[in-house]
Amino acid sequence: MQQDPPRRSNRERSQSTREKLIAAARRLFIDKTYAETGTPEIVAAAGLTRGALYHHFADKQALFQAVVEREAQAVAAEIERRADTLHDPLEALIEGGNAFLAAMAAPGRTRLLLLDGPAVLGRAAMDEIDNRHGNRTLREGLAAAIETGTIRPLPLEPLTVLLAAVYDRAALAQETGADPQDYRRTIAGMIESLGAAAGLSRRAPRPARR
Amino acid sequence: MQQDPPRRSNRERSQSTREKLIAAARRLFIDKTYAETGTPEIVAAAGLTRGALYHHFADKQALFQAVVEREAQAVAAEIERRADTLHDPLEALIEGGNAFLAAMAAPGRTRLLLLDGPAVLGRAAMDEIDNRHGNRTLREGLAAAIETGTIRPLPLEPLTVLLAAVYDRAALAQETGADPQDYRRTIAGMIESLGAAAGLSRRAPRPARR
DNA sequence: CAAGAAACATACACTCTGCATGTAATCTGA
DNA sequence: TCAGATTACATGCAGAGTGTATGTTTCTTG
Repeated sequence: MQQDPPRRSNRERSQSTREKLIAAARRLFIDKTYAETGTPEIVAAAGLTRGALYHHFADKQALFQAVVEREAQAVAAEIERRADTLHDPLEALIEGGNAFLAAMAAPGRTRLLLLDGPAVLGRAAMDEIDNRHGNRTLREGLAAAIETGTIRPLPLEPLTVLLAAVYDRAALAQETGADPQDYRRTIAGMIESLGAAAGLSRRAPRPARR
Repeated sequence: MQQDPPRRSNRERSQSTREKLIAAARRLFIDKTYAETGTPEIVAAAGLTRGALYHHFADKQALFQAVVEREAQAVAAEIERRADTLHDPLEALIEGGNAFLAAMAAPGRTRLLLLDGPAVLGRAAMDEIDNRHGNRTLREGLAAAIETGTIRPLPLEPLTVLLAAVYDRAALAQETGADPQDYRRTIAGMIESLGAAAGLSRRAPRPARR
């Protein structure tokens, strides 16, 4: 009547408990806030003790960082899944943005990546995470669009950061019940304006696509 | 050798201690973080006790909200001080934006208004504060620019929110050592693009001003 | 000036975090 | 294969912080 422990390797054990901790923490960090979630609650939900937590993570913040890192990676993966079949650079920008907004609609992602993340880990740490996962495709897309003269030539780094901020804000807005289409159209208008203005400093504006 | 208490009215007393609490809290919330600052530390810096704090404020968060509210008001005041002498709507937008960035350069403001504020009080509460103090001038400026055909007609509310996000992000960037001129020029380029694109859907683009 | 209220101080109960210590499971090498 | 070392985890403890209940002083009011 006593099932003995299934003799797992140490690597398996660690991997498994880390997984449980991250999963339990993620759910709680999403349901409540980072500040409102205590480590006793997390380990209880994971079926472990605080000893396990502090063995695998330096502190509560390190666990949070692991959760955030995963979430950023997941968002980036969802975007790149749709970003393959892309032709026109301007259309690629718009479509990539829509994919981002769709990915950020998953419950709790805005809280993790846009609210608690910057506050707890700091803007610098979030920038580092974003540059490692997300923003790269955006930056490359903008670079391509500038190269081909599709949009107005502006400093790449600021443009990337600022446009990312626009999308972040739209992700937050669409969570508070604002009309998503309204925001998507507005962003599209802003980007298309950058395209139309390219004609002023380079050549004639491209004809409308449809 | 004993100077007796100067017989102040109750309103004066309350006003005074509230002031002390907010000032002390502000400094600490700026030097460290909201989470890292304890109420014992705050009241010690203010020369009071925790009893006074919890008499005037519901909890630590309410004190923080008071600090944030003041800061938002201060930023709005600094902007409107420069926003009086404005003629051309597009120039008004650019100049107002520069005034915002200058105001946000005051140490700690980004942390209060852009990092801890949203995380602690929530996006909805920050929106409410922003709409009461800041964003109003931006929204009105954009409305005027759209009315006169200076910039492309886009949904006002989303455009206001997204442009505010752009400025917020620029304020954060200029704090991490990024070249401020680089960001200002990029934002100016984005807004001017909205202006140039206005000609596509309305009438001929306005001539350059200088 | 006495009764009440407001402003503040003190004391307490509770919770959380991080670490130190203890124990069981796994790994290593002779 | 087995004893020692190492890793994975549990338990216990000290410090600190939050919110509230209660006590004390100062002001207000009829």
